[in-house]
Amino acid sequence: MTSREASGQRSETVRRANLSTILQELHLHGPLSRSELVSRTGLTRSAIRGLIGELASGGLVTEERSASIGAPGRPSPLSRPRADRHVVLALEIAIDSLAVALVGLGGEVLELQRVDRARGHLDADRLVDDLARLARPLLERQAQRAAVVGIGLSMVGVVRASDGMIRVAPNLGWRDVPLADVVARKLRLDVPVTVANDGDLGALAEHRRGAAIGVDDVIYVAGEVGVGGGVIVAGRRLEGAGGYAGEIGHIRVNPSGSECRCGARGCWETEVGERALLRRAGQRPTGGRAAVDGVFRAAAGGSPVALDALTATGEWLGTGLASIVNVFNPSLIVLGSLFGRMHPYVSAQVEQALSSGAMDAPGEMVRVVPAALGEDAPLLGAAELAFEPLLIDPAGWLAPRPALVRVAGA
Amino acid sequence: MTSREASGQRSETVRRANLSTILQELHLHGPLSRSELVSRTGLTRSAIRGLIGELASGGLVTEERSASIGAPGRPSPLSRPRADRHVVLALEIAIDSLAVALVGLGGEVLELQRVDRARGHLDADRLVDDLARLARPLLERQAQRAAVVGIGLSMVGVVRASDGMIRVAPNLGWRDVPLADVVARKLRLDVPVTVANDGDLGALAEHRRGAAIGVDDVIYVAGEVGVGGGVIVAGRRLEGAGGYAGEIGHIRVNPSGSECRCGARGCWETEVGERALLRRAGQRPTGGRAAVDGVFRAAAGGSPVALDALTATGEWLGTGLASIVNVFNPSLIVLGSLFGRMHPYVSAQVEQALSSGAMDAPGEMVRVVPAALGEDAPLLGAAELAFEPLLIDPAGWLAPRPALVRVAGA
DNA sequence: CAGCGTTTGGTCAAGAGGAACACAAACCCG
DNA sequence: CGGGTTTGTGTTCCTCTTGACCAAACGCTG
Repeated sequence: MTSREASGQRSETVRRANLSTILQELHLHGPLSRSELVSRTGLTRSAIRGLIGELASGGLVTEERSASIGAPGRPSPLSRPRADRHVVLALEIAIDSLAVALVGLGGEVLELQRVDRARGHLDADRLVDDLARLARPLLERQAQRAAVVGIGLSMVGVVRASDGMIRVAPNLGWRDVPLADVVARKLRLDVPVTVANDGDLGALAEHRRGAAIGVDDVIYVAGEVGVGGGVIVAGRRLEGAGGYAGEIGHIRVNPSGSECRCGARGCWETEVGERALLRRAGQRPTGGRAAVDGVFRAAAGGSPVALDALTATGEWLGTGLASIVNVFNPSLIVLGSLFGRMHPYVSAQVEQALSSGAMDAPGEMVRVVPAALGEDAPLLGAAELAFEPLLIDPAGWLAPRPALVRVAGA
Repeated sequence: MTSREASGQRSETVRRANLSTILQELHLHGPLSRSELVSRTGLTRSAIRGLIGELASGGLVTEERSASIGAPGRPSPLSRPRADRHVVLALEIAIDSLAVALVGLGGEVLELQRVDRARGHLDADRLVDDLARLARPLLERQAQRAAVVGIGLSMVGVVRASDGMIRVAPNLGWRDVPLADVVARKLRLDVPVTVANDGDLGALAEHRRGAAIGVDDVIYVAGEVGVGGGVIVAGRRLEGAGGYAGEIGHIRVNPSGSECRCGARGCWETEVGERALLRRAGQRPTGGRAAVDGVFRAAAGGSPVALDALTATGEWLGTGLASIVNVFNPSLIVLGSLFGRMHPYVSAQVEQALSSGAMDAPGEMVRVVPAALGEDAPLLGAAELAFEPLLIDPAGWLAPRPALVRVAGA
């Protein structure tokens, strides 16, 4: 029961909902036979037939002879989402890199390009120009045959969901930058531009395509300098009232801790972020990715300082996770980016901190795993975000209804 | 988009969904005219007519002549949920009291009784016997004409949602008590028994009937000795994988803090709970409700010790809330029970801590208000919980379909 | 107080969409 | 090669909502 949109089901909505259900199944689970769709959706064969037919004639799916061997009975044709006709442009502004990708319906990554960028403050116009330069050739190669249905952008920063305004991005020195508008202006594709936080999108991607497939209550924790995250609640992204939810790097775990870039004192980020790790390892906190890799190499080589630094960081990681477990009662915690790489060294500390710091009931049922998608998770999440309108209402992207000609009087 | 239950819309579901929508509107917003329902649901007058008619003939709503004066046009009849035909039994095991209530459809509290109980450990069988003794006369008075559709129970403790098992209840010394089963066995009503945590139910009640009506992203914080809470995300209760979500009293805010009853160190509860307040006020921490009232009286009388204790507690309250705001980005925080009474004394500290401790973007958009329902909030939430099945599928409670007799061949 | 405009209810035919059923097709297996 | 099984195809039926038309009930106005 929800209080929002207590809207009635009109007869026209039914078909939309069913088209959406089927397209989502295909987009998420890949090619499925018609009979699999029947059992997954609970609809009848007749209904599936009609709906698949509509999706096929609209260019969203193809049907092909099934290659199923060994199954008795008449083979069921395989429905496959068409990655070549409807694509999204996914963009990412990360701390060390920029990335663009074209992703087809069904999640197939058609092209992906990532370039390093130096850390530091940079103008939004310049960054988006760089992204546009990267995206242009991809679009030109694909745009002949495929329709771009949307642009999704993953951003390291606090993003207002309603209009894609970057409220603050400490890594870039931004405050109140209307990033979605900038992208729309520079890319001139005349499709919706949706911007979201990289942590939220990483969570979305891991939930759809990564380590958290099929799990409905998930916490994703990632970060380099800043610690971000995303939360999946009952299978849905936790957005909050303004889209700012999921800033789990800024729970306050240590009132006597150091000042955080957000202005508060003792945020979790100050204890588990890249700088904390480097500081504990005796490195310059601003050493960046190269220095962090050095710590991992040293730890792999048995360096006590590096190992101690990782252990201490792991303990703080577990402490914060314990709070999060008590609040959300997730069944899965996915550790991404820095924490994913850290996982082999700190899993014992994390488990220990969870069992001592979280309450028994929620603590017993949570698993902690490293992310499956690596550094591309936010980019893939941006693609998923951009596909959302198409998946929610495929009818809008179908060719005009094929006017079922009937013989008059028949 | 959700991953769970990607189930197709069957033509029979439509009517169920629409009946549910209308009944929910009536249950939540009270009597509505048919034309108001038209505009709220987006359904047509014809559809509303049919649906209301079905609900009326099933005894769930009544239609009466509208008393609307001054409106032009034909008056629209008022549909009113019938509180006298379908009721739920709400039960509450609180730290200082037991309560029972009969609540009718639409949320009307028909009868409510609360009795004090001494704090301390007590057997589940004994407590439920007490509840049953309280409930018996209420049931006997109402049961002649009304059908009891469910039993909801609010419990101070960690509750497994699936089966109403109390995993732990420090106030009562319980571990793994199958409370729902005990209630079902003792009350013998042969209706579903649903048990949930008092904080979660307080949140539900404030969202439906209290300070958070119409707000979709809400944090409810309440507690006496233990600090609990409940979260409303996008208009829905946050449950988590096992139903344990919302234990916000056990976020860890102070690694050098004192040991919490949950076994961890430095939980928020140890800094903002009743015992912390009493300790700071120079009282015996186990003084209970009477001692707390004493502190409030002293503060009202200007006692510096009491005021300082409240100020310090308020600062910790705000610190924890800042973390929660960063994680959830709610638009409203509702302070219940102890914190509701504390609110006048600590609102300045809370605001201060929120503006310094929470990030700007989510911090700007959150309001903090005291609860509207007082100590009965969890009890009323239990009633709402028990109504849930009826509201989700009213068809099950309607009289058997009136078998639309058609003249054969017509 | 009668007439008018307005709003809403009542009724019924039409349309849309899924369900149910019977039949045909395509595969496996012996 | 024939039986069994599974699934697609096509038709009919049923349910539910819509839309249109008319009637009813109210306020307003002269």
